[in-house]
Amino acid sequence: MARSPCCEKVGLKKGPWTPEEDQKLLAYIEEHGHGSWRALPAKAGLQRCGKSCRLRWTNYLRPDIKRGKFSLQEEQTIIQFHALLGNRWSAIATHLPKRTDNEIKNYWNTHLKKRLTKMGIDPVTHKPKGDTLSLVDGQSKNAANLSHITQWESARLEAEARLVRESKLRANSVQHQLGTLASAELLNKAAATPAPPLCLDVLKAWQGLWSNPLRKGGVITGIGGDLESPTSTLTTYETALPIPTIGIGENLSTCEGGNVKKEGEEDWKNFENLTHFPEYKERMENSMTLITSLNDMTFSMEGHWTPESMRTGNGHVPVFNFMEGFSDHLLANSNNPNSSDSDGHSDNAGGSGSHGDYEENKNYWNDILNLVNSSPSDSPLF
DNA sequence: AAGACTCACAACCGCCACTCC
DNA sequence: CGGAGTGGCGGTTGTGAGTCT
Repeated sequence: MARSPCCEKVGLKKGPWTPEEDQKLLAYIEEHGHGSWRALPAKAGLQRCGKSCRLRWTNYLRPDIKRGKFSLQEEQTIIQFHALLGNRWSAIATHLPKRTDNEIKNYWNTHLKKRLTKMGIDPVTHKPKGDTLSLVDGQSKNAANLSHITQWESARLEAEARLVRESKLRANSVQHQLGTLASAELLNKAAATPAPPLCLDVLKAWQGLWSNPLRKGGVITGIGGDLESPTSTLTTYETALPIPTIGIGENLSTCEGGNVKKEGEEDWKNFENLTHFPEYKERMENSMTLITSLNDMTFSMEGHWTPESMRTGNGHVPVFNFMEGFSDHLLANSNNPNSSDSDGHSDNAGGSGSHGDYEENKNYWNDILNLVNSSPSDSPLF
């Protein structure tokens, strides 16, 4: 479709804004509101296109934006939400009060991306570099699209909804299975056996959905299911997800600058607040228990999650593998500003990830869940 | 001291989705 | 229903400041 440009290109000023222009724009918007951005420049006496005015306002002049150095917590929030959302800067920005998407994007590109790279972590996949996957067919980027945490997040959400729907039918069953899964012995058995062990209906749902978040309804087939290649887009799942709008965050603490707890166990207490939806709460507890169990199983199950299975999306998705190393590095570095690139050097530069600090892995996992759960209910995430 | 280089950030561009007519 | 207008988003570029040689 042929489109007219948003504004006449001829005669319009480009480049950096002058204080005078800022003042004009500010004064006009304060008095009249921005109204139509297209019409604004003429009314405000600016030789700029409306788009430029809008950008200047939203990224710089708006009174409710914070400027200056990002705090450590903000950095952590960005990294963790980037792991969840990818380059969806506007969505990430909603979790960082007073920060603009442009600012976050710039900060990511100029600071955080480099820092992760130095730490030996692929900033695209959030996986340790040198990961087997990265070495196969040079498809790490494609794999990133396939396996991005976006899918993980959508899977989480859809699994939650599914859990609610199924709760009445399967409450007893799940309760029994959870008890079974809690057994370390069976966990080991599960790890040693490719065939789905006990209680894997939810587990499979998790894995399968994570691999194919766009599947709507129906029974989760999990391993071996018909998994298309999801192409890393939240736009799609946002509209497809049958998530009840109960807004977990409404009853939980707000993000508050990305405050991240480090005590994993405490995170479960948040679900105590879901008093209006006891079944939902119960299911969330169950699923979270499973997640923790899965997390613990990560290393022993690695052998079954091959790069091939990753690419083909056959259900064996190393959901937790990517956390390995990343969480360790991230937490170690984020808790130690001196090791960040603020001094230009990372102590962990070039590392390929530590080998199995379960607790930190769990903490990282909880951090992300905590962030998600504490997100505003009107977040575009949901 | 000056040119080359790097870095950080503001701003631009093109595309897309939504809304209105 | 389809086209036009508009705003929003993410990728990319431009530019100025700082650092290095």
